[in-house]
Amino acid sequence: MNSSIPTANNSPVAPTTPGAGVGASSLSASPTFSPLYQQIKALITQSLQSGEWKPGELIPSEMELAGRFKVSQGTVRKAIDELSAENLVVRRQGKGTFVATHHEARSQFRFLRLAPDEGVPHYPENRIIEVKRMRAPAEVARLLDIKSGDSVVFIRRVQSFSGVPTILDDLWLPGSIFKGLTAERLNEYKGPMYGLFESEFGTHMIRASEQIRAVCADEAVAGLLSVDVGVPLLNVERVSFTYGDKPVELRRGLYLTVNHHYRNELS
Amino acid sequence: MNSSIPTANNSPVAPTTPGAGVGASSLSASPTFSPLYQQIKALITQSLQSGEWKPGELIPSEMELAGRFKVSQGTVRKAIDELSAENLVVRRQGKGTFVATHHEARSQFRFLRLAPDEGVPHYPENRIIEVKRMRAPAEVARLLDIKSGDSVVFIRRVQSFSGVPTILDDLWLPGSIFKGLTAERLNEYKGPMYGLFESEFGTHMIRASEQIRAVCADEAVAGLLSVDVGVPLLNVERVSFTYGDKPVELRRGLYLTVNHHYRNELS
DNA sequence: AAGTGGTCTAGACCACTAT
DNA sequence: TAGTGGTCTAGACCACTTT
Repeated sequence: MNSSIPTANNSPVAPTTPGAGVGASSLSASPTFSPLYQQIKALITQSLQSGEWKPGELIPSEMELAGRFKVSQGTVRKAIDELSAENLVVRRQGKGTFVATHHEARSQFRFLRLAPDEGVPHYPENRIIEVKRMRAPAEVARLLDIKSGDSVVFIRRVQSFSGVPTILDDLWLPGSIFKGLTAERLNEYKGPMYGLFESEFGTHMIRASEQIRAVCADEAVAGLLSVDVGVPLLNVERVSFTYGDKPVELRRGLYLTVNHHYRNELS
Repeated sequence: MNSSIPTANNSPVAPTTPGAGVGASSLSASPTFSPLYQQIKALITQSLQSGEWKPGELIPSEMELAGRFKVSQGTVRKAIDELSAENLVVRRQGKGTFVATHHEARSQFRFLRLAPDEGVPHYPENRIIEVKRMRAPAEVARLLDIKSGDSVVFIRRVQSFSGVPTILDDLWLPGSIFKGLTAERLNEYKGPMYGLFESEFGTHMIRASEQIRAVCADEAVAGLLSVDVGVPLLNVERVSFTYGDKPVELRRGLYLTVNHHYRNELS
């Protein structure tokens, strides 16, 4: 017995580790090494990516995965520990491990960092301003890792807290992924857009990268947010990624930070 | 043998767990439970807080701690794993585990999130504008969890990238902790202030909470940053905490985001 | 009662660092 | 060569959830 990982049908997976633990012996001298649990993690991630287990669903138990991969439960546990830390899965004692989803109160504020200066955060109301297809400008294409001129879906919306317009969002989505996206479907849907993207288009965002600047409202923006021209706004440019670090959303938000603030915990 | 944790001199620690594992038996039915490794983690944190092991120093090996606390190495490992994830300690294979410090290139940008739009991040030059003692205004006192009117050290400085003024920082520090802090010592010191706070005042920041808004430069600010009045700036209000979630720094930074941006990873 | 994740132990070998 | 953290295993019991 060595420490390579047989898949479900027992074909070995490269690269193998140099072997460790009671029952493991060094057989291979692969050019690259990685711990067993990292290989297991990669395999589980592949199953998540391929859609074998969909968001919200229960994945096989640790014991079952251990048997499938021919490793100990502890090794599977460590792999799942990391996936859980990365918010790809959620563990529930006594029930099992579930694929993370945006359809939960838990994850409503994972990507929306704007909080009221006083009171409890709540989710804003949406108003869709515009939905159209267009050819990707060079900058948009670069950030979405597609070709300049490729089809993209452009969405503009305003979000309000208690009737006060606070967020102006411009979104660009790869047209190849979001084919049937219309203003109607967006208007029907309640809650975070990521929930819609997940259930209707099978695209699950797992992480995002933001760049924040301070800007002043121009005339167009001022009109949409019902503020004066020149009012300072937070400019939040976000690129969201799905499995495999593939960018699938570019979003530019303009946040009115009079009664709200962007919160961030540094640790 | 039960699963309570004897300290170094063998006095038991409350609360104990209900017991788990091979050699453990249930003896106590404490009103509150916590896993052994959490208790170990708390004990290690206490040693960090008390200064038994100072920033940059080597802490005892896992084996030694396991012996001291009368638990297995794996339990100590799990405790240290969490402390490592929280950036309280740093593990180095083959060498040991060290108390985290701000005196490393690694942690230079942990709290400074402003990055250049192009090129590699580098640390800015400091210019101290003002250092004085004053009585804490109500708002400052509230955020620092001290009494209104208590002595605080006020610092104003400008940070520049390649000679371009970019950050105007106002800091308020509890006077009781930062007694001998003068403009001279601040000017002598190179690198992040947190390094000075750590080595000169024994105060190690372990986490921080930020609130970000967009504002416009007023006359005073515009002069200090060499920009026009009305230029939009990022207003970053940060409260930094040391062990025990005790706030020990209030900082309001005004960031010029023309050639730089505040970066944030959401996951 | 059965199954799941959560904790704990004991022991082995590996990779890395210092002496 | 010795000591450290890193990985892996095997097995036990606990807490929680469902049948």
